[in-house]
Amino acid sequence: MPRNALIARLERYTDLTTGERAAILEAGDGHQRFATGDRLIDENAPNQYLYIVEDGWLHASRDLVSGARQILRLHYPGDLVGTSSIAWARASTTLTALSPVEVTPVPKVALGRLFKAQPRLAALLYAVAAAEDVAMSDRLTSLGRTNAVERLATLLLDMLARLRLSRDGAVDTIDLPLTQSEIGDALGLTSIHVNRTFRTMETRGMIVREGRRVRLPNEAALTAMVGFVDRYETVATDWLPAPEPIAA
Amino acid sequence: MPRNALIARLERYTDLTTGERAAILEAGDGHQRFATGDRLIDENAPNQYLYIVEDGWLHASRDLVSGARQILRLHYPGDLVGTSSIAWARASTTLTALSPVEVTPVPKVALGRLFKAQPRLAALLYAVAAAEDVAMSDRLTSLGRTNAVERLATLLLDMLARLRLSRDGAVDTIDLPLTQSEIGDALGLTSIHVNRTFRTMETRGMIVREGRRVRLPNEAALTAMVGFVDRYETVATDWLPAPEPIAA
DNA sequence: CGCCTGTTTGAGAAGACTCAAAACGGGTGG
DNA sequence: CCACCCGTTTTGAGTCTTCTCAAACAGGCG
Repeated sequence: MPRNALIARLERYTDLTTGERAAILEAGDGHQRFATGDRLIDENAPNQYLYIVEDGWLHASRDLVSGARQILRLHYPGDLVGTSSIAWARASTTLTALSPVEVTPVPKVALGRLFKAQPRLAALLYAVAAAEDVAMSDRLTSLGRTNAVERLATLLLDMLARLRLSRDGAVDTIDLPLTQSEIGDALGLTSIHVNRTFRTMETRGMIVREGRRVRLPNEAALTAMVGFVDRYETVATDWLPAPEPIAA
Repeated sequence: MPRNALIARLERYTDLTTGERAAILEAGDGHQRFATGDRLIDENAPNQYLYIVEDGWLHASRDLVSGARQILRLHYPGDLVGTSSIAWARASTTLTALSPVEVTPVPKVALGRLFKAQPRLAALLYAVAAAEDVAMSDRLTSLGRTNAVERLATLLLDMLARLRLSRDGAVDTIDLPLTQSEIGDALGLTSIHVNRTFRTMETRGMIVREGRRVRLPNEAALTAMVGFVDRYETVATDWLPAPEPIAA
């Protein structure tokens, strides 16, 4: 059976039946590759697809009338991205590749078929969407109520948590694919202030930098400081309905 | 058939079958009433319920280690709230009544049954969740990249759009149930700065105030200034699977 | 009538921003 | 192999928005 990052992600939370795995694979419509910096889809462009991120990093962003930009979230392998186009016929965000990216497009109607054929999978996707909603609430809280050092610490902890989802194991170093300007767009800061914040954190011993590589020597202390909670580790599955009989 | 605000909300987007309406009513488990200021659920408290808001306003908030608070979203009649507890066994936000509130509790497992029995309804709920995700992205962008006047203008426009969902018609006045301190918690500002921002907007003719009542005399201009988009008006339903046969 | 919550105003401080420019580093072409 | 270029990072100086602390004011309620 072909590799599919969404299946791997969901199986982290619960075992899927053969029928459920097959349904995900059937929903996919080929593969697409993008180079670093490519845009998968533009804000406001007509769109009938979701994408399963198979490999690489990308970000979802929004442009303002003022010319500023807000990066809304980072996406990693196993994410189902572009869900905003589920609600409308146009994309509400721009998706940009931060590294070479491979995705599996999923037509919206295929998602509809999947909801009908595999209700338990639908419920699981709803639970994952709820978890991501909470992660977004965390970011909103970070931007609304914390200073630059806390925001950057939160971002680094969040990236670490996500990296551990794909590459299991003891990751304590991040190879940043973002420029300081992009980090600023994610945190609601200017690139200049991001730079100064990095230096502040370095001076205080919160981070160690080697080029674009960042290590958190005392992750526990940072986690306590900002009250970071890993929202990706588990998702409740106790309420899901029974899976469809496989013979179906 | 009893009144149910979620049914009314969903029927704004597409007609429901008798079976679908019945499924929503069956999922509900009684009714609960709360007075202004009551908390429906506390952050981190064990929780196995969602709530359909039947009447009244409430807000979802998060408390920080620093003692600050972030209000994440406002909820109105027709909203399905507490979805964060879908993903875990504990609530991730505190829900507080801003007015006398009436809700219909829905056990998580009942939602699971509903997903199985009425896949089209499940898909519609997923679409509504996607729309709310985009609305949250709007707030994130507002906090990250706009100043106090723009944030307050965006909040007022958003409230107006939501009021129009319940009370159809030409609403151009908001009876604010929030104190300036609460508005600050929603916008990432201090109550003092919220007060000054109100005054600034009044001076510039952007708003007219009569006590806690706010009117937007030139909504079009404000909408253009902040690039506000109403995310609640419509939701795409073209991709939904066919409804279940009613005889089932 | 006094109290409590919420609103309004003032004054000074701080965090983050703007503008400007220098230093760095990786890739390209001669 | 070196010089150059361009994007990125770093540093400096001054400004501005928003915050903090403080206190007066207004309105509803017991």
